[in-house]
Amino acid sequence: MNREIVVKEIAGVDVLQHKNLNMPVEKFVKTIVGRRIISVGARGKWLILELQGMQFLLINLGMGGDILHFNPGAAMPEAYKFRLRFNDGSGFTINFWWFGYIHLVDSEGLKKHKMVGELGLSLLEEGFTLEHLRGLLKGRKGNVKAFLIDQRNMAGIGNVYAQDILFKAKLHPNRKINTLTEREMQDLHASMREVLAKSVEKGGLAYEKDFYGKNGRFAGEDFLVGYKEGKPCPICSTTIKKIKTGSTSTYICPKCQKTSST
Amino acid sequence: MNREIVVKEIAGVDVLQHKNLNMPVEKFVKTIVGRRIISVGARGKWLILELQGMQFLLINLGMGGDILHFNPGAAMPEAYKFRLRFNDGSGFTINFWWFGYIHLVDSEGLKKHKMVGELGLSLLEEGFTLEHLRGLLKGRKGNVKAFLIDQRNMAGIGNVYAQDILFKAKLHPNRKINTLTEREMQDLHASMREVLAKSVEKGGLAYEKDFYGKNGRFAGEDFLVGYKEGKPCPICSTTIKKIKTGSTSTYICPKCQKTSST
DNA sequence: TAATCTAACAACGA
DNA sequence: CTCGTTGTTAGATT
Repeated sequence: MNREIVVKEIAGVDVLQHKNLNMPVEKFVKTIVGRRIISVGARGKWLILELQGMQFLLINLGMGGDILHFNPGAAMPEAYKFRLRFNDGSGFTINFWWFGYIHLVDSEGLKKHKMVGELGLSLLEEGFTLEHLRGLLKGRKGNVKAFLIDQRNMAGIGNVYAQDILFKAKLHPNRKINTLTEREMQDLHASMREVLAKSVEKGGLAYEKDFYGKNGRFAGEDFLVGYKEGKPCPICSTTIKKIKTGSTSTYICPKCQKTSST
Repeated sequence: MNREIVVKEIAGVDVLQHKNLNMPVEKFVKTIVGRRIISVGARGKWLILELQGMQFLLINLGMGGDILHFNPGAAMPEAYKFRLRFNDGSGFTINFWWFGYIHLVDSEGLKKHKMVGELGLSLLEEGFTLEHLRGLLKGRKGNVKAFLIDQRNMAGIGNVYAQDILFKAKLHPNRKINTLTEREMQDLHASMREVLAKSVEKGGLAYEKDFYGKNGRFAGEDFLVGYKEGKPCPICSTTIKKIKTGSTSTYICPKCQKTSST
């Protein structure tokens, strides 16, 4: 996206679902049109477009969706909830499988933003060292999985990635944080980065599309236990089970991932 | 207290438990000494002493305790965590059975105070009409009892009073708010005010002392079902049971107070 | 299947 | 007999 849309000037936007926005449609349109894109960045599951005049467009695809580029005169993607056109005729659409966020904020609003403002460090950033993770875990008492997918602790782990991160670290999702050994924290840290790096390397999940509509290649065969209910564990061949953990589900190997310590 | 301490000037304070305060002891002492008491008021379970220069002393006895007056030269109460002396030699002590708050704030701090600032209307105030209660209940879905004892909704109902309020209104503590009929809301409103008014009339609970050390007269024989486990219901003679409701206990008549609607 | 908010609820500690 | 904090859960959302 950086290559494709930076510097371009916004000519117009179409909002098909006003509830995606954090303000009335008119105000949104008035504020955004005429500004140029300064930079494109990401924090966890949020995409951040910096606009001229210290305005920021924050996008989160929620349960899933796509952001697709279109060239001047070329065919538009069929389905979308939001469309943005630049003054050269190119642009992009955003579609949500269910719901998502398209929020416009100034720099003050960015700091105070309920979700983006409270994000933890992204997993693959330099600063996300073992020491940093140790510091986050210190003094906590909840379940490991709830901790991992809470974006305020660290940004980037969703339910899909949590599956194999836990399996690789041999941790039960409901393992209590304050019972983790030093060795287990090391394994957890390594697993987190390995699983995410692998997905990035493969261009994301297979059901996700990139800016040009190309699907990722991180697919079912790359998962170790995630979504493999009834299949054998790749390590010990025990049958993989699906369990309820809080409001999400987790696929585990009941033998490799026990709740009790070590 | 209004009669006894208003206008007097604070000569000194002794803080025996610094955790009761919201600031370091020295700062507290320095701010408070030399000021006069302007007025004494109450909001729910909080006592509010207004001092000269827009300072406020907020006192909450927590699980219980007493505030006792002493005359110049007279014997002090034996046990206390806090003592305040006026320049005429009189004063008062505060004792907590377990834990309590003695917070000093300015008018800005009063508005922003975590507990006092968010208190709902006091039960016996003029404005606490049936319409007001109806408005508070509107759109809620939780249990009636949790609602009643949450001081942000209305100030003044503790676990003791909640017992008979619910019994008189024939409501089970876990009755869902959104299933209450108009009639039940009327009964609830009346019961709340009756139970509180009765206690005020009797000078408070029997295990509580007033400013002069005199105990209240609202005692066990005035309770209808509260703390009467195993005794017969005064209406239908069914045996009163003690049940767990959230983090508190409630004494109910299983026949008069059913969970289901009407 | 996926992500997040909110309200309600529970356990713990001061 | 009280309260804040933290964590957990169910329900809701487009």
